[in-house]
Amino acid sequence: MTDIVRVRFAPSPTGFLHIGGARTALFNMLFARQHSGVFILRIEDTDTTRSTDEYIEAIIEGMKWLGLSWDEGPFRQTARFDIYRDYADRLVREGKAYYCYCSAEELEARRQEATAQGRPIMYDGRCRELREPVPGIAPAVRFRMPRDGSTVVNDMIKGVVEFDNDQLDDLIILRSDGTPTYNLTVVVDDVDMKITHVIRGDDHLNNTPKQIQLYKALGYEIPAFAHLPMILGADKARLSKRHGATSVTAYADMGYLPDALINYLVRLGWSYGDQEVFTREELIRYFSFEHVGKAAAVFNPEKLLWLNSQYIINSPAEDLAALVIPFLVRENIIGKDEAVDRAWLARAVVTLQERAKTLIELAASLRYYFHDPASYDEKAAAKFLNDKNLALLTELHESLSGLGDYSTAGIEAVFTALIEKHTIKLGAIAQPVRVALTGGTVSPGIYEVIEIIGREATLRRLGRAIDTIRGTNPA
RNA sequence: GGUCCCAUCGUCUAGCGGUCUAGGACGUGGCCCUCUCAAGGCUAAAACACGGGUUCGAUUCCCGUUGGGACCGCCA
Repeated sequence: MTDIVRVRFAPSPTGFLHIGGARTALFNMLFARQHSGVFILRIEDTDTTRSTDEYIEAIIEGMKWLGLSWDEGPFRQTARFDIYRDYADRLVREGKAYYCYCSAEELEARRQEATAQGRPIMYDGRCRELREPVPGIAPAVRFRMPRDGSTVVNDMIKGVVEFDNDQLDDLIILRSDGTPTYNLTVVVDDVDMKITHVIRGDDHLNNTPKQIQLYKALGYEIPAFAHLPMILGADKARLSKRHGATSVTAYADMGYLPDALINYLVRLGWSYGDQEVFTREELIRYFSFEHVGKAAAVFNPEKLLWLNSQYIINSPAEDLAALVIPFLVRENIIGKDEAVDRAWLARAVVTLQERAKTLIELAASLRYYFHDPASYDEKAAAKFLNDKNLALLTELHESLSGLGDYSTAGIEAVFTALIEKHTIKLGAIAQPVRVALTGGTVSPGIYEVIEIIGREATLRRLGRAIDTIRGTNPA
């Protein structure tokens, strides 16, 4: 019971769920599932000026879309302010924290000065030994950091990291308005929620010794830590908006599959030999911090795109058919509430799934299955819809209208007969037909296209192409 | 500026002292397949940052240099 794994993902709702956060959440979840532990979602919204309910919703939505399911929560820290205050009071009472009357402006000025003079940027501790309160000023509460010795972080990824205590700042744990700050809440909650493993980005590594001192001051056991390397943009700077899409929902909108994103994210920093593609079950089974790298990783959209195409290829067509419908609406291929024959759509998807890298591409390429070409690609029409092919198209129109077995096999037989009769190559007839049916020169196999479009539409489109040729070249 | 982390092909990575003339994947080039486009198959170019040690032997261990990154907030 005491050693059941309990982990948490603790985003602050000051933005959407982004790529880095999603990966942190993922590693937490994998670790929890692997150990049959508990995965907790905790919203760190103590910065009330920047946190919004909309972002909380967006984060939850992003996690759900990715299939990152938590067992407890979401807990909100704003609902727990009393608890943090009690802990802060206790620390003050025990002399482990003290009131600081320096104003934010003064502090900022001192920081500026320190920067200008090239001095270490740290609180100078001037309120540390203050005996009497300063009247008329609401104080903040600072943690009294030990000045001697060192603090060791034993990290599951980085190994043993040692910090000299005199480098640790006396951090503010309670603002002058009485609200708690991150370093206090994170420790109090991790203790309170019995977190056994703190898995987070390595941007927190430098905070860890301070938090460890807080654990010690409070008299609590220190959890295990795992600091994941950062995700970088192409310029090696920390991934941010200016590198393009970074929010999880943006990828949903761009037609990515959640499993593809998960697979990409997990391989950013973690590996299992040479394997690139994993099922969720494999991820849970194979995941290990031993194979999480220490170095930051550059986010590579091309590889994600490739993975997405792999997941599209390997998804059941029925699933893709359901997923692509919103995108068909968005591409104005179908109406918002238009009924679609799912079975037929699935058959159309089968022909396209190895050709589309995203659901958007899939939707767009589905267009000619729904609609007659609005126009012909100019070059394609010039090359293929001409007198030379008029007889061929006319003949095909005839054969197809009289065809008894309107199936891929039956259609193929028609083409075979045609090319044998005229001793031509298949391409000589397939390309003109492709232009007639789709308006362009690119499509799946021509028999499949003819079969899925259906006899009626096929004949109509062939007829229209024939008319076009006759119209362009009046005999 | 201080502290901390990191360093294998352009990118993600395998490698946990000899198996490395360094493997896989994305991307890129070529070839094959072929009704177009894909998918698929084959193939090519492409990396151990540098300098010292340790060792019979370093990509692998240690130190330094260089280069990246993170943190240093009454943000998280």
